[in-house]
Amino acid sequence: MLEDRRLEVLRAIVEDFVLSNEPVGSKALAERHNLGVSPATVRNDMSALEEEGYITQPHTSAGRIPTDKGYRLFVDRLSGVKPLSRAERRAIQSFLEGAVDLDDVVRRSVRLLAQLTRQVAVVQYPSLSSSSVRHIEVVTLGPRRMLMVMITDTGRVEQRIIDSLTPVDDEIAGELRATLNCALAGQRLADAPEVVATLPDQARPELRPCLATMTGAVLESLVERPEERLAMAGTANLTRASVDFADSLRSILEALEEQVVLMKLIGSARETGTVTVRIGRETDVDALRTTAVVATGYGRGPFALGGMGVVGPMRMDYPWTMAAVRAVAKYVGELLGAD
Amino acid sequence: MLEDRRLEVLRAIVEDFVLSNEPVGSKALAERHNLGVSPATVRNDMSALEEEGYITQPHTSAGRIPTDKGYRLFVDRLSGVKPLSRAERRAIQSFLEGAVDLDDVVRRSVRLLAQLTRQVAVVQYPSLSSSSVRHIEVVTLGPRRMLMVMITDTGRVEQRIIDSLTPVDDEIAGELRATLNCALAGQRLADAPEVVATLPDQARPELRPCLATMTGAVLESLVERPEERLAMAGTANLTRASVDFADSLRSILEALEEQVVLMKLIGSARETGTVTVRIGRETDVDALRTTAVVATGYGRGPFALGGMGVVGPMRMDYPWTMAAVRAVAKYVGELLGAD
DNA sequence: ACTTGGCACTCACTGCGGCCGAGTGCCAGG
DNA sequence: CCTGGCACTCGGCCGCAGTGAGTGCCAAGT
Repeated sequence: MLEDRRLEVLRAIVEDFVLSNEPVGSKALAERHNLGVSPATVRNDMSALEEEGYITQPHTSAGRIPTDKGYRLFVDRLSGVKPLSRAERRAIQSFLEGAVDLDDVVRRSVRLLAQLTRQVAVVQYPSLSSSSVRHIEVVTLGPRRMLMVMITDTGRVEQRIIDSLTPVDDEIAGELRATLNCALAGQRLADAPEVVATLPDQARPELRPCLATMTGAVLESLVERPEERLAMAGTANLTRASVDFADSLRSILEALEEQVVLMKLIGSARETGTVTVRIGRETDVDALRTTAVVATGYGRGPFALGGMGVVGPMRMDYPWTMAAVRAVAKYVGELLGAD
Repeated sequence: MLEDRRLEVLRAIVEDFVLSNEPVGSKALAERHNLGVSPATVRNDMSALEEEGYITQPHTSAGRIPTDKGYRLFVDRLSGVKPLSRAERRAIQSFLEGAVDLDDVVRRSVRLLAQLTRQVAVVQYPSLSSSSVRHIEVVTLGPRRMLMVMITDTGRVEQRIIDSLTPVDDEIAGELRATLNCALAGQRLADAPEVVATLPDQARPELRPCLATMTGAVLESLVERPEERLAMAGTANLTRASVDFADSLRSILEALEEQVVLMKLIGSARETGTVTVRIGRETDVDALRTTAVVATGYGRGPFALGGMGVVGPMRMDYPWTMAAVRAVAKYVGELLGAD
């Protein structure tokens, strides 16, 4: 009962602060939210909340603002996920459905997410290792040179030119193609290494060296690729977030240009299957200590194709942002999964 | 003589202002640069320069700052191109030469340019239309479905899946491949439309519908592609440029996310063969009216592969920036042209 | 015809003092 | 445990005067 009201006060503080970006005081709180108690009571609760580290005051005789810990409690226990309106869902769908290829899908989603949430949006390209092979093509380019093209079920196309030690002709290329397709079609790329490893041994002896080169190329170029690509949009939105950001803006932008950092941040949300929120120092990136990251994976089921999310100020409408990220991820997942 | 000194004064103002970012007064000018005249004389010159619109004062009783027109005169007549030091050239080379593929080259150059100039750097991917065809591959994916892969001499690979109206087999694919290669190999893509247009008529009748589909796809996907890709880096550098930027920062970032705008800006410099500078309103982009764009084309000779450049505050070290852009463009051009 | 030193003037910037008011903490009474 | 009252704090907002860099103009010098 007492605990309940305190949490209610915290929620009210977070909600008001997100709206106004100004420290919120006891009087305004008691008025705007019908808490049924007087400002004095609210003050006592606030005192307790501050004691526990959920809120703080920028200076004496100012209102309170939530701390990292306060936001954390808020997203964990005090906020649901605001459902999007029908119109919004429709807008997402119509914005995405005009996409013509994978690149287009990614670019559209990242822009959509940025516009929707008015934050910086980040979308990973579907990672190869969680895609499946749809088709592998092998063609000869010259007497000792071949081109391998791999098409995944997400529409991504990877190609690689391979120099063979032994001469190759169209017949051999066809045989390689058949072998590889037979072994790999439908397989997830993450599983490719094992499948592929045994291939040379099973093949006709005269094909072996060539096949070994080929499988080596497959592994090297498609599996062992630590840095995947990602798209970003809406950096202009960073300037929206109040002035105190101005100082750190530089370092935030710098951090966002570090692909590796972002990949880790977004990627870590990929596996969880839900929308995850990292607040302030939880990001483990010093430059982002004043920001929050809302991210999730997209793509069918347990094997997410990639991650997407937004980076914004801690002072953020979490329920809405989480809903938006989840919705976009869902549609993108369907779009890429269905195809 | 008199004219000469006035120009000298303008140069001094630009140089000092670029360094200090503060309105420069007559006294400091006469001292720091050995103009051999008294502050009073300098004042008269400044008065004249202001009359002619080359400089202006932010408020009465403050020093002068250059106008768009002043910067323009400066780059046109008063500044050479600062040669880079040996060490800097070496640094550029070593930074770029580790690149493994086209994507890597572009990403490395854009980062390099951003770090070097401490501005926002932009690099266009080599445009297809100014590349040449190295090889075209046609393979069947199904009874009515083919994959066309085109490799250009800049290492770019474009692929496209084509649904044929008539059944196709490997034999037909081979024939298509031979026809297309024969017609297009070595051709510049910009010339492709004409070359390709006559192909169906010359072919065997039963091949025609199929070939028509194929050539249609070639044209549609590879030539009529208004928006090419580009890479950007160093947006964090925008925050470096003084505080007055802060207000416009938002709109600048927004403008930079508009691919179309940027392509036009960078692309227009592509053809000229030299480094071009657009100052303030010359950019024709309202949001960029407080910035300057230094850009050039890269790639062999008259047919530039693409453009690259930097966007920064008007208050910029033009000689140095122009030198850096030119140097990076030269190395990238060699790197891609040689291959 | 330029250049120069002198001189009055302008005006952004800074620091100071005082007022205001939102907000707090504490306490005594319900 | 809640509430109204009360004294206190302190950041933000004037208004004010002083300062100094910089200008424009003019009369005198070369």
